[in-house]
Amino acid sequence: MPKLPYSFYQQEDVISLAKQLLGKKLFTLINGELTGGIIVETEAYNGIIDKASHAYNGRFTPRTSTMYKTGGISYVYLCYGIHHLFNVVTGVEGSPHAVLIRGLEPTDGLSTMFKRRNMQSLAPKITAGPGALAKALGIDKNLNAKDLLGDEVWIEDVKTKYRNTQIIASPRVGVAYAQDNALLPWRFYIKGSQFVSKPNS
DNA sequence: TACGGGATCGTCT
DNA sequence: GACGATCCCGTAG
Repeated sequence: MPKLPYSFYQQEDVISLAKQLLGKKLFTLINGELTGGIIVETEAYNGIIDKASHAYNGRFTPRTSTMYKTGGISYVYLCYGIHHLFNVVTGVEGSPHAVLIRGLEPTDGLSTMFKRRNMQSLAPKITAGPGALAKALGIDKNLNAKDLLGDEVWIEDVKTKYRNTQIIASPRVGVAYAQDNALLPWRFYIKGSQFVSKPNS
């Protein structure tokens, strides 16, 4: 399948884009090991007006500078000192929009994922949750600010789209501190998928 | 099954 | 010097 083009990532509406990413396939190729799967859960972070975003109110630091670049690159950062979280930078240069990938249905490189996750057999927890899927795909800070049309990390288009009725919109996870923005329904996931990070219905 | 807390460190104040 | 866009394991019921 072809990689998603820059024109996809440079769409203005990050909310719509987060929904469109459901059903696409995310891959990494690290040290010759290919791993990947179908995206089943995302969250949109909507630029400088979004209190849950690292770039809220135009905050620009060495870490967040990646978010301000042109859509079509990765944004990886460390959370709670332990977990790497993988985001897609979207929009035009100067607009710090991003989509957090939170859930993945593994399809490629299962044995490599087992090894990285220290697991023996397939269980949802292997890639359910942003920290878990990053570890399964071998994602760490070295994959920050990578071109998503390169050969280390990329997203492929997929013909079979989910129907709208299979997509649930809900509040984002872990952003209670964002006050009046905390309840915005900017988390999207596939209804009933086992690889979504929280109970779904 | 459900809940609670510890792990662990880069980033910004 | 405090705190997370989290995960995992222990304990209890």
